[in-house]
Amino acid sequence: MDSKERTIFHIDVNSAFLSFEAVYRLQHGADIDLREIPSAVAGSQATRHGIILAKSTPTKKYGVKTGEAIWQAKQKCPELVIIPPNYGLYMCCHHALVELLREYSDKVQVFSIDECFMDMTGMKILGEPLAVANQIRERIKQELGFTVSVGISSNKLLAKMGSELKKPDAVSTLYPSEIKEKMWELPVEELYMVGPATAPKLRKMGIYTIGDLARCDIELLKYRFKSWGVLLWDYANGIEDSVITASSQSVIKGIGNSTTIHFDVEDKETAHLILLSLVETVGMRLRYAGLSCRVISVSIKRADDLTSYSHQMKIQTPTDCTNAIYEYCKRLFDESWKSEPIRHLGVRVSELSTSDCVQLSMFEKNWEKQKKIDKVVDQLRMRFGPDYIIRSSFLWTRLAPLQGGLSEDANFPVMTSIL
DNA sequence: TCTGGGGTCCTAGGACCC
DNA sequence: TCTGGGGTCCTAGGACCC
Repeated sequence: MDSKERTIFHIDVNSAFLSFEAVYRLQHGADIDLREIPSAVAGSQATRHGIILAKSTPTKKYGVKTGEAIWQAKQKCPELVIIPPNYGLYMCCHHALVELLREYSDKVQVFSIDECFMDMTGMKILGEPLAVANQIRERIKQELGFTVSVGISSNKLLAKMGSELKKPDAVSTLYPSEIKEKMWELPVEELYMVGPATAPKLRKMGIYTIGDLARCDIELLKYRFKSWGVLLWDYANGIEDSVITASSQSVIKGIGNSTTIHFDVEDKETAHLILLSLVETVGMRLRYAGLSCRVISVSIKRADDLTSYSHQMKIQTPTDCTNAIYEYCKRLFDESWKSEPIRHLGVRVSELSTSDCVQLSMFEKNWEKQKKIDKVVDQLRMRFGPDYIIRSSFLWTRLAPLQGGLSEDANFPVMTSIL
C-alpha cells in the first residue's frame, strides 16, 4: 500500500498481423516487404469473412480502415494486395515477443496478441527508463524483425496513451507532468474508452478535445453518463491505478465461440448443427481449463439488417459437458429465433467455476456418462487432431464439425525467436 | 451479393421476497 | 378496499477494447 511512483511500459506492435506476415515472407525469400506496399491482411470474401484485419502504412494513406469490407477498401485503393490471415504465425510472433519482454521484467501483462504492459518499477539497475525502452525496441527489431511503439509512464492508461503518440518504431514518455502538453490537445475520441457512441455525445456537449473533457465539471459528466462519466473524466486527467496482472493470475470470466456462416441459415436443423460445432470447441476449452459454467448464452445475427439479439439462461448445476451445453443451446435458440434468415451464430458460457467438486442436482439429467465420453474424445483430438473424431450428424452436410480453435496454444508450439 | 471474432463491464427493468 | 419501498436475482442489450 505504498504510494511509490511506478514505471510502466506499454509495448504495441505496429500493424501487427501485417508486420508478422511481412517478416515471415522476407525470411522465406520474398523480395518485397509487404510493409512498403499497399497491402492488408483480410479474411476471405467467399466465406463472408472479408474485412480488413491489418494494413500497411502505404494502405493507410488511402484512407482504408481496419474492419472495413474488402470491396470498400479496394474502391479506395485498387492495387491493394490482400493476404489471408495466419493466426498460428501470429501466435508464434506473440510468444516470441512476450518471451523477450520477460527478460526485462517478471511483471508482463499480455493485453492482446500485439500489446503488453510491463511493470518496470525498481528496474533502475537496467538504466534510465527511456534508454531501456529504446534498447527493448531495438532488440525486437533486430531479433524478431518487426517494429514496436513503446509508451512510458507511471500508470497503464498513460503508458498506453503514450505508445500512441509516435509510431512506428518509437518510444514516447507521457508522465503526468506531460499530460497537458502531449495529451490534452488530442481529439476526445483518441482517449482510451471514448468510442463511436460516446464521442458524438461529448461533442454535442461542446467537448472536442481530451483537455475539454479533463476540464469539464465531473458532476455534469456523472449526471449525464453515470459511472462511465467518472471513468472518462479520470482518464482524461491521467488518473488510473490498476496493477499489472501476470497472465497466470488473471481469471477467465467467459468462453465464447461464434461464426459468420458462408450462407444464410433458414432452418432450425442447420442452425442446431452450427451451434453444435461451436459448442464442441467451447466444451473442450472449458474442460482444458478445468472449468464449468452456470450461464449459457446463444446469440443470433440476422442476415437482412445485421442486427443481433441474444438469449441466455442460468442452470442449477455448473457443467462442462458438451452435450449438456448443446441441449441448453438448442433450447435457447428455439425459444428466441424469430424464423428470419441467420448470418451469424454465437455461443458463450460464463459464471465459471472450477470443475473439481461440482454438486450434483437431483433434478437435472445426470451427464456422468457423457462426461466420460467427452474426456476420451478430448484426448483423441489432442493426440490425433481435431478432425480425428467428428459427429456423424455432420456427414454429408458440408458444415465444419468444429468451429474455432481449441485454445490459444493448442495448435502451435511456442517459439523463442522467429524461425 | 456490405460489417469478423474474441473479450469485459455496466445498466435498465422485471420478478419476487419481505 | 391498498398500492410503499428496499433488496436480490435474473436477463437483454449496449458500451468499450483488441
